[in-house]
Amino acid sequence: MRRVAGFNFPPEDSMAKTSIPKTTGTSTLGMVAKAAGVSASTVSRILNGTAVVSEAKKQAVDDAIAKLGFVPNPVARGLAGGRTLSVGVVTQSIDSPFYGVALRGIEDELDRAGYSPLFVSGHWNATEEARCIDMLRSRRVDGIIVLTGRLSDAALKQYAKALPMVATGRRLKAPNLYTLDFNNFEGARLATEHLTSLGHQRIAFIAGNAEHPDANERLRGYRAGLESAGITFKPELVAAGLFHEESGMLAAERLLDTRQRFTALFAANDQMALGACLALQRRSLKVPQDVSVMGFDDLAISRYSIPPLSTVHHPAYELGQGAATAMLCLLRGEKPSFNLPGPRVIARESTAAPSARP
Amino acid sequence: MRRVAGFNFPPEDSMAKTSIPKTTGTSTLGMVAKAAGVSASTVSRILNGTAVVSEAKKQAVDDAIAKLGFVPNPVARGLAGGRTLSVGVVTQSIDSPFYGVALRGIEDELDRAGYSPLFVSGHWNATEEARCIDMLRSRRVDGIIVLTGRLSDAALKQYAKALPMVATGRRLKAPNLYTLDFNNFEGARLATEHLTSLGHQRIAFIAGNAEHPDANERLRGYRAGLESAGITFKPELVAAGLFHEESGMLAAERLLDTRQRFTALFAANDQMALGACLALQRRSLKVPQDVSVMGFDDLAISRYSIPPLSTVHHPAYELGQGAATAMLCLLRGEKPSFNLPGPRVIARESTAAPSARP
DNA sequence: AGATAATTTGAAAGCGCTTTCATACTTCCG
DNA sequence: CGGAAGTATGAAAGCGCTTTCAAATTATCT
Repeated sequence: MRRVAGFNFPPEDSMAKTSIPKTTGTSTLGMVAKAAGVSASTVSRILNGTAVVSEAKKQAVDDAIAKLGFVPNPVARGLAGGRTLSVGVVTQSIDSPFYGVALRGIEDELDRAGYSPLFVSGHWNATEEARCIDMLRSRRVDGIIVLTGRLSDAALKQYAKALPMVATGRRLKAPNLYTLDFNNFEGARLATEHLTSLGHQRIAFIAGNAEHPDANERLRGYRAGLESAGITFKPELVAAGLFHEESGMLAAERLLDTRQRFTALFAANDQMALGACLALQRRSLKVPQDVSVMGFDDLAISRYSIPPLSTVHHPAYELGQGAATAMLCLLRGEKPSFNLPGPRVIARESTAAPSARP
Repeated sequence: MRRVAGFNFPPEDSMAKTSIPKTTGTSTLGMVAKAAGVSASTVSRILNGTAVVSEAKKQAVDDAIAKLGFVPNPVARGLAGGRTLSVGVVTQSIDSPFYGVALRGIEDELDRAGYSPLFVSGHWNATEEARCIDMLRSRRVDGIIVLTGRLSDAALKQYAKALPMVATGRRLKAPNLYTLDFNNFEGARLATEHLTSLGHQRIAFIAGNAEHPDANERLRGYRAGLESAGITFKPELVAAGLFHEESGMLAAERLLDTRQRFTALFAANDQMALGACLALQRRSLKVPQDVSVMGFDDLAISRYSIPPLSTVHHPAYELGQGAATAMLCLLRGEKPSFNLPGPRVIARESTAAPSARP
């Protein structure tokens, strides 16, 4: 239903009413045991399903739990050697537009299973990531999910000896370790193909940070895409960026400064593509009439850029979900198996066939 | 130094090398005590500075700690009634572009003091937020920061009786509770003033979610700005949005559909402003030539939109930092006092004087 | 039926740390 | 120099839960 223009003026008290919070952590397992006339061990067993308990006692305990509003104390559980029902998540920057979506996927999925995530930021720095992991372990998390980052594969495998680990952005096989990787190569190849199939021959590329594995895969994909269209790769058409807007803008400027001709520009992520669009616009080059621009990741914002950005959809939410699901499997002692959706080109309005002129 | 276009091809192994992780949680306070030839109590006292300990023993303990690489176990600390050195943070959506920055501020500031944040999402829902808080409390966090949200003031005060609370987006006085609020009214007034001083007379407004206190303040600011320029407020020039791009786009379309004349458009946040820009562009209206557009928040991306968006800077990072600092004060039993930077108009390229025609 | 195996259940010992409480040991002062 | 007043330290009792371990109960088999 289409709403008419006009604003609904807020009611006097628009704040949602909240019931008075009940105090948490008031009753203990011991109190439940006493109330139900059983021992603490029995209550614990019922809570954890660790052993069979007679139906009668189970009923009594359940009643007592309900009556006392008992909620087990995760801290005590953690100490007692049991699980803390929390999993550590090493992300790189808590406010990353791309990984933020993955965090949401993790949060949703973990929540469904009663686990809670502990987010920490590694800032793309192996040493910091290691500190984060040590911290998480000291907090007795049951497992750790590492979103890409710079830790060595060896370090990851080592950690996996101590507790379940799930990592993204790599492909590794090791006990107690599961990895999910998006096919960046194929995504970039597809993007390039999209451009070549539109008729572009001179396609510039703004690469990502060379220390970033994804960046190299995307570069490879670009080269492969070029190659399969019979276009020879020209290093002069590649400029390095740092995966953020500013660097994309600067890279585009450098490319333009070389006076190289190109009718399309493919950036290794949306943020750089957006920065590049601005650089293009500043030089009075129209997107897509003068230059087609293609991004990678499909950030939420890219749909609303001007013009809406053509890009490669990267299923960040599913990646997070998958990582969490895999962790849950590992925690249950099962073998995870998860299929991440493959890359998919989203053609919007920043790409078009090259015009006759430029 | 300006780098030339061209890509540095990655070295064979571009992954940062990581030293083999040392196992955490290996040594305990008891082991330190034994190694130093003192009692556990003494070690604890030294760790917490709870009592005076002779210099000799302190030295011995410090040596033992260093030798064993001992790190206190936060879980055990938490259980023993001590603090957990963690503070809960109720945000509304872990991937919000605006609050994400605030989270970073919190994280940085807390980290500096050895505390770690526990982020949970309340999804703008009082019930969920209450659940989050209960969960945080069961995890024995030392304090809780609530980023805006929908909890009632009464609920917040109630929680503050049990543990230190800091909340943003409101102005409340209560023991053990500190609030920081950004002056949304003044920000919106300033933005409107920016537009009127440019010569705009017909300024449309895209409001935020009416259940959101900030939205109403911004609407008030818009009205005040209009008024002080002697322009009468016209409800028909106000359209409701939901604080995201899509809703901004739709609201702008509705405004356009009414055939109302306006030379400027002020949206209650950047996301809606960006959506509105797209709507304008789709109708072949140029920003700022045909319509000036003003946002609110100064998201990182707004600097790179086309054209770069004029907006009101909202110091999200400082807000997060301030909230964390205030929490740290509360935790030390001090009285926090923090001054958030005031609103500031950032004039970029989406606003200009109205052209003669439209 | 008698004995052995299988099944519930509770007592008690921690998990690693903080915190009384009591005990040695100083220091101070009339 | 004897006792009041402090001080530094350790023993021990938890925090709230899990997990042996062994006792008590019930099922199973020759």
